[in-house]
Amino acid sequence: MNTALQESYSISQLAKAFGITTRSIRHYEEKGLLRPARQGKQRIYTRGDRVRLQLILRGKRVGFSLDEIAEILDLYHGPRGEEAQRRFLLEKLAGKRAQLLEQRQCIDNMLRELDDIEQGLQAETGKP
Amino acid sequence: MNTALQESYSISQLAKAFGITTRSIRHYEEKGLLRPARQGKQRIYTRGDRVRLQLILRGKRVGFSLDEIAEILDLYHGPRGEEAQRRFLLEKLAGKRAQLLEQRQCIDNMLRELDDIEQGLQAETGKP
DNA sequence: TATAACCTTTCCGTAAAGGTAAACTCTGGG
DNA sequence: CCCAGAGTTTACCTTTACGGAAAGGTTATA
Repeated sequence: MNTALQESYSISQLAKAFGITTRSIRHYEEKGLLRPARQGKQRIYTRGDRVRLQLILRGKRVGFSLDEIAEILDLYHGPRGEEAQRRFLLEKLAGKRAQLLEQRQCIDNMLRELDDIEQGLQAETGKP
Repeated sequence: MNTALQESYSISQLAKAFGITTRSIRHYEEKGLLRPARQGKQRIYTRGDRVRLQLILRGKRVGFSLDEIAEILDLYHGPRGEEAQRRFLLEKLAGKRAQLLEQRQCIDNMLRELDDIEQGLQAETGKP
């Protein structure tokens, strides 16, 4: 029962562990984010795969698309040095931060325009 | 050339006037948001249609989907009194405001998690 | 042996807002 | 009369991240 000690996992074990569906995990594989070993046709996930999945989910939480995550994961294991990898990731993070700030800007604009419309409506009749 | 004085418009005139494509305008029609008259097969837009289009675009700017805009436009011209219409619209606006605030919340969460990740990276090596 | 509980692949569907192409048709000007 | 340009329609394509169903294989256990 102690998942922390296992050295391999089934797809549904991982799904339960992370609170996602097996469909999602297979989807990540279709997109090239995971490449589990097979025992016959069944997928066998190593601890390394588990870590990878964790990274995928973390990437999603901060707003990266699966394609972006794939790029990060791929290049991150490329022929560059650790320092270069770190810088690469920092750049990606900075880009995402800028994008999120822009989105928030946009939402704030929409909120302001909502205010304008409401004020217009309340000016028409005197009733709040 | 003075579009302000026209009493009818072609599809491309409206497209240019609002900086959108004719495809978009036809798309709004497919979705039931516009019902221009026809001269043969060509669409003829009245000033009323122009106003409707303006409302559609304003709705989009504040984050309503085309379906939501259709609902607002339809029900807004239903058998209810002005006061009821006003209240209906105010409710929609309030709902949208709540939704936008939630989205902004989500973005802020992502930004915070980005910060965490960056700090983790900078702790690994001492280099900023 | 049957049944449950896993696992597999394949494929269609969803929302949103159009893009884009193919193939007409109509209209004004020279 | 013919061409160019504008307008028309239908209909499939795109992106994102899966959901869900069909149909079937494998393993374990009662």
